[in-house]
Amino acid sequence: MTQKDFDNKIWYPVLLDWFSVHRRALPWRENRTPYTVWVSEIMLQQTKVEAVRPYYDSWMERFPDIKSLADASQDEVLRQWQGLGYYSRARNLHEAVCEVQSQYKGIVPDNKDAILKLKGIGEYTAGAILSIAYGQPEAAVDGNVLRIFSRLYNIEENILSAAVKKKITALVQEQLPKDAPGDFNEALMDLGASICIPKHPRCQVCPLISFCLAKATGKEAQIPIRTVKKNIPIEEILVVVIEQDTSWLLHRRPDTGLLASMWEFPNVEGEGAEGRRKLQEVLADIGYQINFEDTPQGTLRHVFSHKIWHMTVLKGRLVSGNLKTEEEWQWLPKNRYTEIPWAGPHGKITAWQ
DNA sequence: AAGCCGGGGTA
DNA sequence: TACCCAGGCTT
Repeated sequence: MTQKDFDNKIWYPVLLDWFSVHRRALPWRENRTPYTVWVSEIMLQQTKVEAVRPYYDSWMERFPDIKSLADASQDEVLRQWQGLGYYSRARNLHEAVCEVQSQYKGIVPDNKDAILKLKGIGEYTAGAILSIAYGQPEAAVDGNVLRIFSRLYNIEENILSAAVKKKITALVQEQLPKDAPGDFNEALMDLGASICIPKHPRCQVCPLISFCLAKATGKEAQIPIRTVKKNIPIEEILVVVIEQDTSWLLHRRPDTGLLASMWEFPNVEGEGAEGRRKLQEVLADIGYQINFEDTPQGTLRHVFSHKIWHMTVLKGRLVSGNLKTEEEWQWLPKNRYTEIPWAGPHGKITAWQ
């Protein structure tokens, strides 16, 4: 570290030195391949390391390589992802892996244009795979990087705006060492996870404290700046559990939108007598007449990032009818409930039965 | 640019 | 309760 480097605000060697000592030992940092980097990066989107760990291990046991994942069914892929959230990640990963298997002979593309065309891979993930798996000098600007750079350079603007992200990407490119881009990007993630954390940054132990403009001006607690979010709506959901010959009547959600393609008990948005009527209509449409037990089995509150479900669970009885042939409706033997991907809180209802 | 899309840890 | 997390897709 020369005086000239300091003057030019070159700090990456300090960060790399810190990383060489404090590097976290993580499952996806062993046996690195483009595939393992890819899977881990998708799982880690908006998700904490500790939440990913068990999913990553179990995923790699079941789908150790591109071919095994390409050969799997959508239900099995979603089942492996069940509980991790943001299920389009799993669907897109599966689709993209099939694409790599069929169009690229099972080899993950090593150029940005091609890799960006794959489903579920955006600017961040493309940069992460190219830098970590292929050693290419690409930035990987995620939430950690936005937070760290907004503090280092005292950027008092909304870090979620496209303009700030572009500005910070340029600053990253300026700093990124061409001979160790993967280490640099990973070092930023580790720094962001352990030291330059959102609420009370641990500046006393930060290797970059002497380079940090926010710390120098006492603004480290005010930065980064994010736009406030709106209040989230509450939806009343009426659910009915119908059991016949030790099987449950289940519905598969549409293949887009919330909890796409996952299985749930029959339900409608609504409550009370009107909700019960709507529920009967839905089931009449597929050929069943039902009625309900008077007392609800229980209630359940489930919080998503953008809405809340307040669920009331009823027990229903089949009065008459035959199931029309509908792909979205199936009778599932109760003892096979672990074989399907459950839609969020509906999986919890199985434990009540 | 803004909304949609999960679930869990944390203060 | 509110915030935030190794973001991407759709409108």
